[in-house]
Amino acid sequence: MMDNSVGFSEPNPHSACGHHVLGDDCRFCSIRRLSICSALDQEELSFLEGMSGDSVFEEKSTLFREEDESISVYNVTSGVVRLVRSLPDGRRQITGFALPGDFLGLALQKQWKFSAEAVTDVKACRFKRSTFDDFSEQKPHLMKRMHEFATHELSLAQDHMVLLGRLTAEEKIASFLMVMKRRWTRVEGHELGLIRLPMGRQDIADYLGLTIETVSRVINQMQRDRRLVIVPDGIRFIDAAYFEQHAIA
Amino acid sequence: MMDNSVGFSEPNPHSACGHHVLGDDCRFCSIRRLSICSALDQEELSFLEGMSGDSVFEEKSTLFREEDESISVYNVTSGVVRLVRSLPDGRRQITGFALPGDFLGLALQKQWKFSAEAVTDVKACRFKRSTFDDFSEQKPHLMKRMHEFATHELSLAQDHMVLLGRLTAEEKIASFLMVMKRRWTRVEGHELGLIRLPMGRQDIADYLGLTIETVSRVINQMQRDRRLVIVPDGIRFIDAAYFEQHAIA
DNA sequence: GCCCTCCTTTGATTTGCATCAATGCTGTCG
DNA sequence: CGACAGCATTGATGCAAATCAAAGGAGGGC
Repeated sequence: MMDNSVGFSEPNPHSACGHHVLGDDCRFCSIRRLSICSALDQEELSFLEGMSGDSVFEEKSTLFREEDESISVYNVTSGVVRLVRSLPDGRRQITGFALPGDFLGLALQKQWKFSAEAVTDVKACRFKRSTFDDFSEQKPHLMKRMHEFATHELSLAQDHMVLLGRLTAEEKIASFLMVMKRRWTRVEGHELGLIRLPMGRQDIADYLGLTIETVSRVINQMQRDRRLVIVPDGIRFIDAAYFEQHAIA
Repeated sequence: MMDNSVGFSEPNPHSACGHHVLGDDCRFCSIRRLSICSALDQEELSFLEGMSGDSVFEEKSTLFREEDESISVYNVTSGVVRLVRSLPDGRRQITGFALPGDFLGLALQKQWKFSAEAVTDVKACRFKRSTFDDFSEQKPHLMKRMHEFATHELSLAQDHMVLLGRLTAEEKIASFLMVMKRRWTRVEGHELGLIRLPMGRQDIADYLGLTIETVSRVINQMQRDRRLVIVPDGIRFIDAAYFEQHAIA
């Protein structure tokens, strides 16, 4: 719908990295097509832009904590965020990684139910929750879009439950790599030879319900078996068919 | 808001079990307060009632399969439904149990993403998806209510991920029992000494990412340790403090 | 009542992943 | 450059839960 000319990955007039600098001009937002904003027309976009501001979070910083009140909601525009649930004794489960285009704040509640931590430097479009809620209350198609996002998340959550409850370590890793490949391809707009893994091994472990040692062992075994090569910032598939076969969902 | 006099659990004129017989009269629906319908006013309720029909599914029957088109959506009014994701090789993960008041069909998509199977005899209020979608499209507060349900589900899904990824067998069982206690109390409107477990051990295992043997062993060990007693159709806590302490989330 | 089926329990054994324990690698800062 | 910090890798060992294997109920049909 409407202006679809935003798919460029060349640098645009507004930023050096090829991604939009927010609070700036939604028309040049390279991840708009992926985001909740794609439900909006030009006028609504302008209005929303007026009430947005941009946030920058540096690597390892915290966007918000589980126990915090959710004063703002965010649209990630660049970088990667890990969504974390922690137990009192320090065990943690990463419930997801937010990539550009992902929205944080779907729940219409005052309190966050998870922490969000910047895995890399992160840019996000920020809205005051109360203003955003009022706006979505008046825009049924925005509410619908948020609902679609929520039910999509729910379906992903169910995939993840299958992974956590029923897959072996090898299947977990293979599935994770396939998912990351698919997601990056969608975000970048085209397939890269490389599968970016900006998160550390410990994060992968906490996402898959494994230990760091097991993640390391399995990935390195896959390399020894010539299924993939480990490269800086990620991995590269050698035997794509192997992953197609072992990844579930 | 509006009529809140529906909280009775005494038999009502419409059914012997104290639960509403559907397609009948929403005004007497004992689970309305728990369901999506609580967002509706009298007029909307009447309209919705006109487009609803009631379904009865007997124990072990299938409401719908993962691969089916979702022609109808359901509001469970009595009984328990298991929501299942299956792998090609037969492994399964139960992603949730639907109890009275729970809605099946939040996703605005044509295809189910999971199977639904009656654990007990089940009654449900059925709506034609297309009609229901049209209606919710025109009723922003119904859409909002569905969105609230979806984000609540999402939060429960995250709880479940922590459970599957990071808890021990003992913690999983303790958490499961606490959750069932809470949920039944909400549905029944008052606390029962008994915690109903209408699902079999295999279902509990597939919900918790364990084997049937482990579920059996842990529960029986808890009985030997005088934490609970196993009774027909469920269990009864002896040492409630133990469960408060070991259940997570 | 008795058999048959289905589900649950219990026991013996195995195993996949965790844990414990170094060692290696990379980047950075004095 | 060398030391240190912060991951990642690798190896040795342990253990929780899976698997394999029977044996118990409980309910239903004849």
